[in-house]
Amino acid sequence: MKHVTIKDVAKQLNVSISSVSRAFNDKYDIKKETKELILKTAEEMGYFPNPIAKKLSQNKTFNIGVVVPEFINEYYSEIIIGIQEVFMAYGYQVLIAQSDENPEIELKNVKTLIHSMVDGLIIAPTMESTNMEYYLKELNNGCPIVFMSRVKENLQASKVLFNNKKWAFFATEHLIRQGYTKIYYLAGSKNLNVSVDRIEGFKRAMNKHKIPKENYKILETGLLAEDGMQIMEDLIYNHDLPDAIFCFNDRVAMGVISKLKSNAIKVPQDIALMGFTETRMVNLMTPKLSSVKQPTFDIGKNAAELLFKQINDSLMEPQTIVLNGELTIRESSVRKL
Amino acid sequence: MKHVTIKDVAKQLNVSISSVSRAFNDKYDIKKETKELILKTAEEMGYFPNPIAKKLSQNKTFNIGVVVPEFINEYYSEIIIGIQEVFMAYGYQVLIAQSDENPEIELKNVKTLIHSMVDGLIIAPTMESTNMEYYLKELNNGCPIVFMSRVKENLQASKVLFNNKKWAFFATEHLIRQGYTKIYYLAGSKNLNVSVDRIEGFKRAMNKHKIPKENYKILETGLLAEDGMQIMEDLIYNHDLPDAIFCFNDRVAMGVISKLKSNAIKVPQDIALMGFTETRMVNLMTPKLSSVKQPTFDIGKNAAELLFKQINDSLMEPQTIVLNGELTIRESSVRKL
DNA sequence: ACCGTTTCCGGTATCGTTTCCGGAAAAATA
DNA sequence: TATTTTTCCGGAAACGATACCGGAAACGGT
Repeated sequence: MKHVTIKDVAKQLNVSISSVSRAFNDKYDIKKETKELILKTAEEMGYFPNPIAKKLSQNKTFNIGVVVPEFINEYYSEIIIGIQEVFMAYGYQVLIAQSDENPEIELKNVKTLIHSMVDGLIIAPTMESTNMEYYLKELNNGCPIVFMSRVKENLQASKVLFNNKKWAFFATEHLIRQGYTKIYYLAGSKNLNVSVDRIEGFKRAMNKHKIPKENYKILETGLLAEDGMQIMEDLIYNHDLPDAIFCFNDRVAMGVISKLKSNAIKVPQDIALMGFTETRMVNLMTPKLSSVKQPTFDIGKNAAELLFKQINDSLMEPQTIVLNGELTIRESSVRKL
Repeated sequence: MKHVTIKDVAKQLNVSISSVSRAFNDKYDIKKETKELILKTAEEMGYFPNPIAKKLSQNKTFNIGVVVPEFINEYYSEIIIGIQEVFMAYGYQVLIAQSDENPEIELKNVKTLIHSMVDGLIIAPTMESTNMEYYLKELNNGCPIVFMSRVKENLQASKVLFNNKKWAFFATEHLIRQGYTKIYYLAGSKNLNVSVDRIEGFKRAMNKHKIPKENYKILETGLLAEDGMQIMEDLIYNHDLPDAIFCFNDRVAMGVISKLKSNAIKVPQDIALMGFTETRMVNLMTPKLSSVKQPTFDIGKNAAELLFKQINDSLMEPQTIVLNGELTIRESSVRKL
């Protein structure tokens, strides 16, 4: 597959390389007719500017890198789609890498992407604190980076966050208002900032409504359905059951539901349930799961726009965007009389 | 962020550019000590070869493109991970594009990727037949392409397929052997080859076991949970219920389960259920869903290896790999006495 | 008729590599 | 010692584009 080059077009028309280049870059310094002629014959010859050469001569790759912890679940997939939408419109390619929730792979991914000369990076770290120093070093070195999701609010960098505190608070308060008084929170992993924030929101709701300490528990779990099943097994075994459970995410909630069902414990009659980071399955479960929806597309879009700005203005001040969600009440958390 | 170039390293050591290049490319024509010296000082100076320049001079991008219908569901996500694993090891970047199940976007994606000079493509078409002529033209033009999943077996190109006929047959036969005699198949969309193949497998099982035609139905549906719900609603409304349902995929099955539950129809006591293209949720559903697991990682890996071969051997004969799956029987399809 | 602008275009350097070619030095052979 | 072979290295030409510079027309105003 021999590619037609700018030279071939120039030779064909007996014009200079420069003219062909100018015709394609839509600049001044070229007569309308020649430009059209050039574009027409180029089209006929099947010529298009070689992006690699363009990248080299302009010292830009028009690539940006995205590093996410995983994209098996819809959450990051949707974020990626949001990012792609924005950057494709700007003529950029988006390189995606997934870290498999492993900070070492994450660091390797970032290094690979930087070595492959991306013009900028969007990173959703697996956990904060592990690789942050390295990323901030690169950032200060002039490599544009935008962070998403799992980073602290006081991080000196541009970032897009979800207001976990607030929405965990709302979700918890909803349970309280339904009349549940013994509420457990399955809190994910304490290594995650989002976890800490949601715990904070949970506690705040408890305090506001003056629920005594002995009436609630915060239990560390993982992020997976299996983790939800595991902890429910323990609780059932210990006869330590609340009347409502707030889960770190929908996957954990699914694990909980499954375990409860197999023990003939009814949701929400015996135990109410609330998820988080809504998935598309909430309506397919029985009972339908109440949950907090995160604006995944918007997280992606905002991160992309932020990065684009940063690429084109190296002096830009770090900017933080905090997005809100949506609490949808479904069957799993509604008190049945 | 000024990059160190090969020239800087050469000047520093008073050697030629060529020598530095040779040191990095591990070729002959260079003394061991000089090579080591060069590599050492390059390391110290923070030099690494500019990939863009390398691409230009070698006329290779070391990028491959992957086009999938979507990656919201685990199926293609897992395939992509398989592809990435292989190609990252070979030092390639993987560019991912998703077509949103839309043939026009798909064509646009492919064109964009070809224009961005990928060394090869892996395509999982949204439906066959729409854009195939274009892809085959590019293939014959010398652009290495491997197809996945939704293409016909007689397509003149390298491809990785799942044996839909066989596994649909097994799944159906299992239902028959459980003693179900009135079995409906919710068949996905007839525009999809996989659909046609699975129908074939379904029919074959019916014929083998001499189930009379009036005892089974093949109903066209979509690919989504909503489609499953819709069709169940119709069937329930028309009092046209079988004693077992085989679903095109797990999502449709989830829709079916959900609709059945809300109508107090029990699975599997009243109606048994079988899914396909197993998702990670099968064990979280009640009842646990029987399904056929596709070897997603292997599909990805095989496609990648096939493409890699094709890239490095332009004369390679088109090769077809047909993979097998795994039928796991769970609660939803086991006859309760 | 002269000159200054504008408009358009070609030549050339540059981006950072790889690769080919040829030559010098070192080693092997006669 | 003379000659051949091998080993190693530098120079220069690609790769395909863009950016800058300056020159040649064309044009209009005095």
